[in-house]
Amino acid sequence: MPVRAPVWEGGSRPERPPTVAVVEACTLLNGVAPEHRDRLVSETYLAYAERGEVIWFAGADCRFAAVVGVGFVKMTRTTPQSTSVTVELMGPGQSLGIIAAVEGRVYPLTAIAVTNCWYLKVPSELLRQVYEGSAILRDQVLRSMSPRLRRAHDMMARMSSTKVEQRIAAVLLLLMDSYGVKGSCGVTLSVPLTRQDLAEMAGTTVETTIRVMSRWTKRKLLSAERQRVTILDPVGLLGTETP
Amino acid sequence: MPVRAPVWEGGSRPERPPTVAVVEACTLLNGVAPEHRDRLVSETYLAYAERGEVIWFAGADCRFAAVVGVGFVKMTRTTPQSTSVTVELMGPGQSLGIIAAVEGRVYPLTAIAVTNCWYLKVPSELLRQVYEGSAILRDQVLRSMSPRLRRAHDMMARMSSTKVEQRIAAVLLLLMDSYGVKGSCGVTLSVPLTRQDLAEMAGTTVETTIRVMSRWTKRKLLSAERQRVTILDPVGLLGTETP
DNA sequence: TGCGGAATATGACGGGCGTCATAGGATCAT
DNA sequence: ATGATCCTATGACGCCCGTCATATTCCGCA
Repeated sequence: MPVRAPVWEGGSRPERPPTVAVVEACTLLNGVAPEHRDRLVSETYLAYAERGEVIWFAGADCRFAAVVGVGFVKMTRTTPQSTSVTVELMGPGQSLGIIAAVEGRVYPLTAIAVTNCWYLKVPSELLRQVYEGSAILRDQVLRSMSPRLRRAHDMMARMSSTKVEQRIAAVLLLLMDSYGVKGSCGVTLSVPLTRQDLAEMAGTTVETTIRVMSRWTKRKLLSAERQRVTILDPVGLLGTETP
Repeated sequence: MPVRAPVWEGGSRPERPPTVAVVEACTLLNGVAPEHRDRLVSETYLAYAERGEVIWFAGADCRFAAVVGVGFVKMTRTTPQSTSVTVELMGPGQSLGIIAAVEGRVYPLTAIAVTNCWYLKVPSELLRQVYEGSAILRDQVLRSMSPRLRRAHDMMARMSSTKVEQRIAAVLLLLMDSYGVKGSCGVTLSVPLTRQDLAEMAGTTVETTIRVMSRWTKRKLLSAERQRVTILDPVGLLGTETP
């Protein structure tokens, strides 16, 4: 269970991180040759997004890729029924839009800030040049794809249950794996997600999500306050359907 | 809409294809240097699987990757509730287990023959050697990942609807995109899938799938016989929820 | 301090879908 | 032919969950 960052503090504006730190913290980008790294530091620029702000829309031309410095970004897709679904959640050090930038395509997903956050804008053209010239970067990109695909398949499998309890449990457990911080009792999610956010990932409604989580809280399976969830009994969450 | 193969004929045992043809038809493998191709032809071997036969189990050590020659293979995952869900469907020319073989990991998904089929077994060790030595292959693998990820995200978004009609419609339309063969009226799926298979992809039950599809048949949105589906009105399938 | 909006919480109602049961039709085996 | 088996089909019942409505609490901001 990787601990990515301390649990998110409050809703205030986080401090602006130095560009170099963001590049270095990025698993994809660190490891490229110094010449490339220099360009990635000098020819990119940090941007700030408020919670809820759209970083880019699905279908738009890919002008830049992004690297999350501080905060969290959700990648969503709008279904034909005009409900939006979150398919991925990106935290510090993770990058978005890399494939679209390299392949010169439109963004396949909409990127929205879940928290106030700082992110690095990497112009598509720059990224493409570095990508062509750096076997290491190409290798890193490839290496980063397989776990993403695996997680996607994992979620598909869990989401195909029509029982909402299981879907919400699946979302929480998946988030725990990626963004859980082990505390004195239980694992706390380092991402400040509202019930609405969780509902969007589980493909259900806010009300149901609240109901289910309230039930779990009463049964001591988790403890939840405003935008903060601590999972007390992971196996209990999955096992709620044993008759 | 790519036409991959003629519509599947009957349930008899298909003819054994030559190894060379399978390698050549494989989008991943064709394009590698002649020396590598020679090894891929001489050091691999064809295998046969009956409909329903398990090619490998998720979690097993990856001894070989596979290339589908004739027939179709479904990649499934078993949920904690011991229901299996199909997350991908592989047809002629497509390969499975490549990543697991190259990275030397266990298979993440179970592979099951949906039809009687012939497939090429590529020993992990051989594939790894070719992979290391062939930048072209590495590039192809990378290139093949992004559409898979995109499709997975697409399905996740569509599957997160709790309305079963929409999920089944999503499955059918996705299958149409990948395996549809345009006929005189409508598009026929070249894969012989039972209602059970479709239900497994949509994450629902056989009965509901049958009910929904019967309804659609009556409304002339599709025509379905035993293991053969022809989609007559694609937009109608998605638009069934307009009140 | 007070106000407004967002987030959390809870109830009532109705429809959709899972579950169980039954049955007919198609294909293949002996 | 004739079962055996799989696939398709349809009905009855019950409950989960989406929808609408209404509080209540919490945070930010004037």
